Amino acid sequence: MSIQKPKGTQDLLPGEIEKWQYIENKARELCSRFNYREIRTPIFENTELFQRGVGETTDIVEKEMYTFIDKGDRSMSLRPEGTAGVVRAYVENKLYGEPDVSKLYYIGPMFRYEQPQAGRYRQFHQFGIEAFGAVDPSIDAEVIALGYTFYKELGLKDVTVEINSVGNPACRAVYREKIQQFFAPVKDKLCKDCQSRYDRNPMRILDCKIDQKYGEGAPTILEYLDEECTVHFQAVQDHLNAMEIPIRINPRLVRGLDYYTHTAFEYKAAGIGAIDTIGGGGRYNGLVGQIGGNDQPGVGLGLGMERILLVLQAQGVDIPTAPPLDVYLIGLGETAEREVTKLLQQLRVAGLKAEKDYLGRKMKAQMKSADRYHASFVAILGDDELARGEITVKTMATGEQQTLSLEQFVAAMQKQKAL
RNA sequence: GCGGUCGUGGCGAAGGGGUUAACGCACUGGUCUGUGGCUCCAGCAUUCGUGGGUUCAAGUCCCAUCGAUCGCCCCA
Repeated sequence: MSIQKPKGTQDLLPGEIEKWQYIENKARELCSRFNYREIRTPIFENTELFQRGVGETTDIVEKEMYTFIDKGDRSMSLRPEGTAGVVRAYVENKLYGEPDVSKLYYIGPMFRYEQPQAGRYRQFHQFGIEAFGAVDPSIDAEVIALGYTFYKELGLKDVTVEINSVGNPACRAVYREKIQQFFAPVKDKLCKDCQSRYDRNPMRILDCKIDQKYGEGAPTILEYLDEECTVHFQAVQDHLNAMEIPIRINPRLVRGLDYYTHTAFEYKAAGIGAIDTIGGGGRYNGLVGQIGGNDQPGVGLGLGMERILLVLQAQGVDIPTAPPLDVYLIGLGETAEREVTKLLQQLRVAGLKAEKDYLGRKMKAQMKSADRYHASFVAILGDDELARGEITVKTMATGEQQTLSLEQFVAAMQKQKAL
């Protein structure tokens, strides 16, 4: 073997790429309806952006970043998620100066240095949205609704929306202490991951599969939300109910990024082996300020493209594929060959999908090729037809043939396609 | 970072130490000197991920390495 693609990356080939294009088109079209506009930011940023934005103690920053020193001796990192870069661009371009809420979306590759498995790659793709400038719970609900609608319109079945409130820094601090108190008596019985979580992010212990038993009866964050947080969380639910988005409250839902406040949510679906999260997001009210902007609230989500594809496949959902060829042109003889080139161009300019042979193959082989392309028509032009100013057109589905004059040919094909 | 399984032609897949590497699909050509989807015939891997070792002999055993895949941690 010579050079192989980097571990955990994939080549998206014709046949597969059509599915991506379909999903991307759906995302763009949906965002347009929800009035979100596209933003494209660099796929690498100063490492510090992610350290500050995503959080120093997150797994992402601690062990999953593709970090390198560039020739100017700067530490750069491939983006491990989309929000930090969009926040940076929002601040740097002073979009907060606009009168309306900034509603943005992105589609693109993200990079995390992890061991690949079903639904997990080192280069993966996310479709995400971010809304800056509003604290109103209706926009939390809108973001959640957009993701849900996206899955639904793609044909995904049985998508669950789990939501929680992770509070604000004040009530979370209180809760954090309560959780530590709760686990203190069993601290040395916890698994080693949880022992370190105990100090760093005790809420995660509740998520641990090994230590489920110790988590029973643990206090939930919802019991410690202050007035503001409770009201906000309730309002988000009310809006979602009004929109008829089915939700499940999961008081143990904790996300892997540090920046969330208030609303946190995940979309789940079966079909990717051990992984069930297909997207997630939340509100991040302190983040813009942390990145250095004048502080503006934000909410957003990120959906994994690969995971959508995997679930679609597991559920046997069909994705529309590219239309077949309209016309396959066969030229026999040198003079006819040149006429074919000319007609091919005319057909294409006229809006038809047309193809010819480039390998000097015999008629029979060309017919087979036309068949493989599922061509609607095969047009045959030999020197004798050419001499008469005619062309033979075969309807592949029925096998019928007719003779057309060369002048009418392109127009006739165009008319057929319109049917 | 750790653990399980796997790595043979364009694809799927036999072969588990003994020397021409099955078979199926696809493809190419012929049967049909200008007509597809059917039939029949022929062709299509100096080579079994890579490197090293054991042996008279290695896809076949051993080690390493790379990759795939599944799982753990965590997430998209």
